[in-house]
Amino acid sequence: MYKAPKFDDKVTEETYLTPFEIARKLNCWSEASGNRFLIVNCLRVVTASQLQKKAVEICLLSLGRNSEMLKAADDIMDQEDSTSQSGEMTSWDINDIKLPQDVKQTDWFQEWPDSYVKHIYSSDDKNAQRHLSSWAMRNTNNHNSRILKKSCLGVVVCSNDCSAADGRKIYLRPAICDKARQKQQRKCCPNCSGPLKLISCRGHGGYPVTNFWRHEGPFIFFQSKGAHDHPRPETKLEAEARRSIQKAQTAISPTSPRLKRCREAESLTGEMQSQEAWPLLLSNQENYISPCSFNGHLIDKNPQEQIINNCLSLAKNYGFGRSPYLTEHSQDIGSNKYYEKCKEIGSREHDSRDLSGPSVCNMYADYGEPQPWNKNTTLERNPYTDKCCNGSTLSLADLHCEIVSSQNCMDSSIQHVPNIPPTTKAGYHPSRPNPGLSGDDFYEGKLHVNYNSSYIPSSFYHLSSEDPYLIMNSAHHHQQPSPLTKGNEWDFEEERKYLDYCNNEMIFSLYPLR
DNA sequence: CTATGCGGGAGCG
DNA sequence: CGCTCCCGCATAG
Ligand SMILES: [Zn+2]
Ligand SMILES: [Zn+2]
Repeated sequence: MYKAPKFDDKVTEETYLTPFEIARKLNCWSEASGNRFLIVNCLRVVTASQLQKKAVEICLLSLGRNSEMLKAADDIMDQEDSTSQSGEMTSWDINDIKLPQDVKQTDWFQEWPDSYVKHIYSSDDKNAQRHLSSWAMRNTNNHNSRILKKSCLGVVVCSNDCSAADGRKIYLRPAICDKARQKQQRKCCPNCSGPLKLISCRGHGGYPVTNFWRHEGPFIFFQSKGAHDHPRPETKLEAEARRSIQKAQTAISPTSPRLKRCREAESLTGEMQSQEAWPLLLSNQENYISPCSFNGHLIDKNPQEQIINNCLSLAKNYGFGRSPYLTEHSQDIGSNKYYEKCKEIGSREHDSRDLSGPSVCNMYADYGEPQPWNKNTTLERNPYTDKCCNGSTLSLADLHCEIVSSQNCMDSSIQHVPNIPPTTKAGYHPSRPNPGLSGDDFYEGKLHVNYNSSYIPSSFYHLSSEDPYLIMNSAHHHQQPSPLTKGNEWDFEEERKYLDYCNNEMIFSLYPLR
């Protein structure tokens, strides 16, 4: 079963590790996820608490080796240094009576915030406005209307621990609504029809990881407590897409309620196997990591064409979807009342039950006491890395992004999509995107007329992430030879060149060894 | 129906 | 007190 890795306390931000040292440190995580990874290149290491996550996420940064990508990595470094130097930026706590007013730069929305991180988003960021996360977070009552608290529901797995044909595990997104979650647990595994099981999150002292949101002036402050000790669930969009597919399928072939429950789930799996590209039911980690998906092939040839081809075949089979969020909101920057703010912007709210971890973010909070981990957010504050780390795995969305862009749709949220390598530097600017554009529309699953006059969701995280790596990475999900492998052989010479070339860059690459 | 939020209130150390 | 957790209520999509 999944087991969270433990790292030496010695690993600090100043620690530099060799690729093999990192590989060793990642070992437990790698095994747990069912794959083995080798870090190809790591010239700079992050903090211990970030190592696990970053090593995985940062692999997305280094998916390319061309000069453009390295340049981007350069910029990341620069940005990182500047943020880390202004230590003040992370000196706040969500409970502070006064939060920083002089925020020089806000963060890009984080889809998978983990460990003890903080972010300052612009109040124009729609994802932040809606307190979204790809973790299954539910509202929890902290008796404090100024600080919204959410706690993690964990992940739904197959109790048979079955694997799909390609070896990936089933990681479903727990329904946020209590009632829906109970119902969900009565359903069958989409892969083997076995019973499903909810793995609860115990990442925060045995309690679920908690997230806190606080609207303050032109900013939205975010703070996370605890490190998830379970695999990532489907993203919200993946889950929604799956649901709508199920709905459509059951409409086509109605059966008895009981059979239907299983058939609903199975239907997708069948598709998945034949299609070989449908990631929705699969582990995010696997997709996420499959940096394999980044290979010279994809880059050197015509990535767009491939992506679009994938898209088209997906669209044929799943030529529909739905629009999770369509509303646009502007926000009054003057007010600082979280409660009223949310009502003003009309952020949809509901959740259900409560469940949370130890914290002081409630009405009894003792404002102003600093937390020991306050110093540990250097990397997290970097828009570059943020963007790069956004890219989980929503391939359907990604693919569709490509389709849309190729069709020159004039959707604001599409503006940045064309950053497919080779690309210009334009998409890498660290400052926030224009309000209302790109970055704010991650979750704006606007509908676009697609080929075959069908609909599939578009404009997801990656639209605004402006990250070509991510887009490329999502183009396919199968493990393929990495740029540094020849067949199954590791190309050390190539690696050495690479290492030399990227000297002093913060670049990691993970490649499955299989 | 499900996702989100709100907030009363029980229970625990 | 400080906090977690359960429950019902309400709203939006
Ligand atoms: Zn199963
Ligand atoms: Zn969790």
